[in-house]
Amino acid sequence: MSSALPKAPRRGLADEAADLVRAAILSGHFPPGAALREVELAAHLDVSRGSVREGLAQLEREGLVRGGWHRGTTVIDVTAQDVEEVYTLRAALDRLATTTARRTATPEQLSRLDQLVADMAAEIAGTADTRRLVALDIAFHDQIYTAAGNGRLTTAWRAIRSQLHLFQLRRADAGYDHYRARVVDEHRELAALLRSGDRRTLARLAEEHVDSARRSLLAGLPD
Amino acid sequence: MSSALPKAPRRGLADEAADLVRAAILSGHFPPGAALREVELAAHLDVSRGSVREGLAQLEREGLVRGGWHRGTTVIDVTAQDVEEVYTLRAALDRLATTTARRTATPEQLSRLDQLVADMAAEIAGTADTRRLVALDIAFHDQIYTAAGNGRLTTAWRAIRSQLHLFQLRRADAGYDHYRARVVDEHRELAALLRSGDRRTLARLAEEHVDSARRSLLAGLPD
DNA sequence: TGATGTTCTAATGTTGACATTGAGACATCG
DNA sequence: CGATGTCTCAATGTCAACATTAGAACATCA
Repeated sequence: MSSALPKAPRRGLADEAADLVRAAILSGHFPPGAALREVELAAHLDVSRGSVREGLAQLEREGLVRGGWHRGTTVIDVTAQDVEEVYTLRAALDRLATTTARRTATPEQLSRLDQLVADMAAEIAGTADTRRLVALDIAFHDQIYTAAGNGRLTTAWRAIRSQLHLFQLRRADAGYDHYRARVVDEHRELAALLRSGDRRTLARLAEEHVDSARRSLLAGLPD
Repeated sequence: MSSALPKAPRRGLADEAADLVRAAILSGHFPPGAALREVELAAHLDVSRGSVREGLAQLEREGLVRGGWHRGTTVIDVTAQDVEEVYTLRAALDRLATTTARRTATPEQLSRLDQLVADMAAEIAGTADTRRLVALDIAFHDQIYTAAGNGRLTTAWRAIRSQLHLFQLRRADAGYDHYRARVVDEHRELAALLRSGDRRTLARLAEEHVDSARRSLLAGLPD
């Protein structure tokens, strides 16, 4: 159905622990600034501290948590500078990803982008579940990075992806009208230009897409 | 002398193990494709397997080694695609780093760039130790990323820095004339434009600087 | 009283032992 | 003889006990 047996890679407990903790952070169970104690998590997840430790190291690579020598691990908090840094870097990465994908994307991959835009539109027209809308937004960009086919670029994207997810969800708590009003159109335009746009126009749009998101987010933040 | 006690952070054994293994890889002790066995390293470094394991995970973040479920860790190979990926991403990162540093760099940081260029020139005129020349090249770009002051951007740079180091050293074994002929001038021009260039010219030069390196490296590689 | 030194403790850092697995050697069958 | 199944073992994955440390509570002294 979904895909022709790409692989069914058995992963370790560390990966699963990382997935669980990441989900808990994104769901709000661990708010920004919360301390993540290894013993506590190990007991709750029913794995050893070593595995939890390895999983937390993974989340640190993703920038979702911060840790220090003998000082434990805590969820990052969302300062204006953090937002500035992540969105600035993301603009540069997206610029490269979109211009690359413009050359390398297969028809199937482009169709998948259209499908995701359609899903967004349906979500807006329907229940408008903000969490799902944000997930679709990120999935859209995941697909672009996949289509670009540059492993290192995808790794760099993964290193800010979770932070981005956290930022967008955080904003969801405080009014999301502007986002909802533009998210479908902006992504539809991106998908269209990936098919038929010239490189420079696409590069500019990709940067503006991110810049608009950054300004919109910062406007509601300076707390 | 050096700096006014910024900090003397005690690090863990894992970090030291990572440093040692990284140095061993870059020195050629572990050639591309070599297997890094945890027990072996643990015995040789006189630390536990756990610490070695954590250190190897760190090197994996840097892209210097690859690992899989129950399949051990090996030094990455240097294929044409690897070079293509790393240099393409680096061009995008450097573009952002230089244009940002143009706004944020302090006079002291700019002076340090000049100093590094002078060191390169001295090295060329003198013994022309290739390893040291490559180290200066990378230190130059380290300084630019530091001056840009974007933590996430610096993290993304670190994720390809060691690979880049490995690539450049690998090429050093097979003729380095073109590199030696241009490295000083190119970096001097970059330093100059960081002081007085306009944004667009600087962005273009930063990309060309990397693109030139990539082509030069790929030319001598397809083995 | 405020600054400095000390003690205590909860949490992380580190380790060696045990469990599991992947890949090749070997045997078996068509 | 080639393909397939089984076995073996070295290497990794996991775990629980022990060692170390950062920070806070407390005591001490000018």
